[in-house]
Amino acid sequence: MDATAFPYGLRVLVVDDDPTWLKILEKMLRKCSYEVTTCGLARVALEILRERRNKFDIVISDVNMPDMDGFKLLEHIGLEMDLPVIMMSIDGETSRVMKGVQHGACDYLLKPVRMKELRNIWQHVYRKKMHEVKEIEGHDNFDDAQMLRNACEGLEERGLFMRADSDTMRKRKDTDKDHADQDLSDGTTVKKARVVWSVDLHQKFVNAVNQIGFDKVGPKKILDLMNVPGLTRENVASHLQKYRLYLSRLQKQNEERIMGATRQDFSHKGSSDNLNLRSSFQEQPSNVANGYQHGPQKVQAQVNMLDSHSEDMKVVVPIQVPEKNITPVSDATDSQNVTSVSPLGGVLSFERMPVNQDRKPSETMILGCQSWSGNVPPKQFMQYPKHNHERCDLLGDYSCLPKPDLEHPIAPGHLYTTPPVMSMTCSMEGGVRDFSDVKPGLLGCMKSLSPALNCTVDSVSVQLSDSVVKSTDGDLKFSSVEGLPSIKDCYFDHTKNQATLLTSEEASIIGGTDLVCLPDDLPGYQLQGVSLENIGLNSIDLFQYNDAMILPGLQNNWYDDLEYSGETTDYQLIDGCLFA
DNA sequence: TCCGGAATAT
DNA sequence: GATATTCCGG
Repeated sequence: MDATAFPYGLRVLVVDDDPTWLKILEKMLRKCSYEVTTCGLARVALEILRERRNKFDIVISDVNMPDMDGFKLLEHIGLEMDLPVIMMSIDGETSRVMKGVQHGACDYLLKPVRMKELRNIWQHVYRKKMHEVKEIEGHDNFDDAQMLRNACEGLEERGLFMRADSDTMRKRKDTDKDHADQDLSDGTTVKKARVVWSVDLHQKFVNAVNQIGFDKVGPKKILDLMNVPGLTRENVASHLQKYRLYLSRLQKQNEERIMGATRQDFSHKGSSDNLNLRSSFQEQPSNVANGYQHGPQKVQAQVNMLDSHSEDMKVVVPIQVPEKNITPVSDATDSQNVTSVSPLGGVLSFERMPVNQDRKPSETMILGCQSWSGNVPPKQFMQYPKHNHERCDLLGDYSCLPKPDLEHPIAPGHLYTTPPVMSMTCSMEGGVRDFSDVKPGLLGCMKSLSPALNCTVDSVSVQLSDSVVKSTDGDLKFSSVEGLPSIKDCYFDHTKNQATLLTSEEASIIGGTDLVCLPDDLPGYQLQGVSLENIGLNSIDLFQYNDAMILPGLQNNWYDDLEYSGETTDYQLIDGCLFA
């Protein structure tokens, strides 16, 4: 049986003077997951429709009404509201059927009405809308056409049309014939509408989960909170099951990762505009790591995270960067962008003039600090079912970040929190050969960013030569009470003459907050190899992020709306961490 | 009755 | 294979 084309929530007005039929129809329609309003009189129906304009999608009316000829009603509805109307009667006299169709009925049903027929009525609504779109497009009125198309999309977003492409419609028609004798009006063999968890629907789900609290959620509670007509507890339970499975899978992957490799190899592209790297994040049920079991501390953290909305992420991120500390030192970065701390990651950027340029005897170094993207509107991610690829917005340089689930394990027992974003740019005109020059400035910059972060730069010693830039032991290492990261990996983009040093830190870096539990021993990552085999080294970007960074962004972004930058690689990058 | 996990269906 | 529904025991 094909149950691929079921909408729910279709708003149906049923008009029949026979209360028995009215009851039966109502029941059947509700089984189709429609919203049903019943009415025993044609005139009353007309009044209802006039009063509640745009509150109905379709009307089903009996032909024989005592107070008004059903055809008359049909005409009125057609003229005034332009709604699709289905006529029905107990007899199938051809002339009556013809009359109904001539008067504009989109369908004519014979009583007893079959479940199958009722289940298909949404197609009339859909077709009508599509027809209107086409008609207007034909008249070159693009604005109107777009409006209507949007209206159709609106219907889809409401979840009304789950899989309503023409193929499935055709498919349905075929199978309708095959199964015409099943699904009689008693509804005994009726299968439930197959709910497709649209973005909207999932958003509601997530909101409900967040509202309840992840440790207390149950399908029933979620269902109540979601308040979606037609949706059943089973639907929600199923979705919750999947959601949990997804999260635990994520956790497992991350646990495996943290056990294993320290060496990580990220691909990085477009690093030149990495300062425009934007984050996508949203409030998350942040308890993957501990399998939904929370200690008191963690529960609190979770609550905080769950309660926070993307716009309010600063609440969760205790580090505040005083702008006054940033502006004066920054010459090389756009201090206009300095707004507040975003819960993403950080960029350290060392810029150096091309070596083939004339070197001045007195080399200057400009150290800039930049906090990052606090004003970037949060985006949501979604992975829409493959058959319906939505645009995903992997903003700018998201690709330079590691795959969250694969490359960046979450420490078990640690909550995902969102790290501050810091960007530091050191411009070294001429031939700065020793990064130790950077050290004091860098440290100062770090401290100015946040006194809470007690960071030191143990050693910075990246030696540059005209042909090869190699790291020596120790290299760049930040050690911090709070777990400021040290360099973890390096990537060099030949095309851009840029090197990226990736650092990692524990999720709990957030700067002395109670929201997170700090691990007893923070693993200090050492720079594992900097080999910048390019003469024209322009900049070294140090990406500071923490393990939690991606996951809060992506994991809850699960399904959420994600715009797509258009590059498959980007999409795939996040795909792995989406709910799939 | 509700829930979660497993089995089953699409 | 992914995802939704249904079944069933706790």
